[in-house]
Amino acid sequence: MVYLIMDINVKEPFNRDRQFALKRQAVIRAAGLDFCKRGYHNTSMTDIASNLGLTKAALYYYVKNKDEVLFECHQQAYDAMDIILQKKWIGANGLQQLQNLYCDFVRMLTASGVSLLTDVNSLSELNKIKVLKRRGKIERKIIKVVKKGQLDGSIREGDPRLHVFFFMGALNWLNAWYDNSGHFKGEDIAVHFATQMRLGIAAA
Amino acid sequence: MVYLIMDINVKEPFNRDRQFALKRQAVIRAAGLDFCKRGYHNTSMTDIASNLGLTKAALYYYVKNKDEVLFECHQQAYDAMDIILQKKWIGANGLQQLQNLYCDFVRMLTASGVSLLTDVNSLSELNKIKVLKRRGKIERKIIKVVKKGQLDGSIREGDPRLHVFFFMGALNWLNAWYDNSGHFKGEDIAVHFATQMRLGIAAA
DNA sequence: TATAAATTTAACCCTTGAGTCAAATTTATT
DNA sequence: AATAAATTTGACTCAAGGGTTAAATTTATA
Repeated sequence: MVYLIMDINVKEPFNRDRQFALKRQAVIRAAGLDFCKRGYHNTSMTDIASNLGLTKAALYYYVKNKDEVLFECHQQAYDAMDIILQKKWIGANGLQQLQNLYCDFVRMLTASGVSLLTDVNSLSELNKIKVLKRRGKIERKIIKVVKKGQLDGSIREGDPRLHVFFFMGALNWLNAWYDNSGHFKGEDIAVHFATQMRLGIAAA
Repeated sequence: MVYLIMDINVKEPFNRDRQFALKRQAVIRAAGLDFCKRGYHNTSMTDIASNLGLTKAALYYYVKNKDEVLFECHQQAYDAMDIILQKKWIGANGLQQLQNLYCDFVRMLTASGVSLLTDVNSLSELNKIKVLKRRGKIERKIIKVVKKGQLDGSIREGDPRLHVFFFMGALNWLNAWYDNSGHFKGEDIAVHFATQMRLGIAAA
């Protein structure tokens, strides 16, 4: 019994395939929120369906199996992160770039309905490998920014990976406790976290 | 096929009950590591048993059911955290106290075989409530230290809860990636994380 | 060596939940 | 109104895994 978050542009001419794809994405996003709240294995396909006001059979009209759903949830999150990572903050040093990045990450996670899931081990072997590969890529990009900051003097010394593991942990944990109807506003968290992240690694 | 981590004091006279309790604790700790690595639902009781070189039947000689195992894992972690929280760092301001605390948390998690599990939703309703209550208590103690630091001027302003959520996220995430046979030494992580945590909230 | 504890063996039951399916029905598009 | 897509109904199969049990066997303690 939850509304579908669907980006429909009413002005476009009807396109069945596109319509299908959009609903599919919305379904997966909703499933992701369920996984976040109760965990992958504590959420049955029937749960997901009925949270969408659908039947299990209808759900399977959009997805192949549960593994695919979890996999696509990860993909959605990484798609969103990749978009943020492609942004150019021209003239910004490593530290500023990282702060903007991180702030956008939090904004995205609190606003978009996209969830950054941690249950990689529940994926099939194949999808697990793909997801870990992609996560690794993103991690490396972030580490690169840290290294850049260390070169331009905006970020203090120390193992860049540990720098990153630390504040990415905070990000992963966010999904576990954040509640969009709760006390904290997404934007406030974004600003707070980005600041705390920055101060943790800024050069003296 | 993993060795049991058991604190046996050979000099004490034999005490069956104590011996039993010790092995039980060791069994639970081992299960916790399994849960950490593969996740609660991806680890069967048979898995846990065979990782200990035992049979499922033998495992059930020590524990009532799987839910109890998960519950006790949480208890172990919180026991360890409570001990650290009781330490008195006399003369230390809020910030220093917090840094010591946090450093000890990381040391504990990397060295003791105790795991800080996140899969609270897989607990039975009753145990879930207990665990959340206890986690809340610990969180509040930490928040108190932050507030103290804000009063004595060692910690910068900002919502104490958000301060804490941030660096506690890093802690929770630690268990997901830390590998004691891996590249990073526990003590190094502890020092690094404690520093990054401190700088993130220290007063200017 | 006697005794109790620890563990194995090898079944077994039972529930949950993923996944399927076909036929009927509703909803939207043209 | 005709047509195809979306969804329901309600049943079903199947595998995984939690949990149990009783009898036999091994291991340690005294």
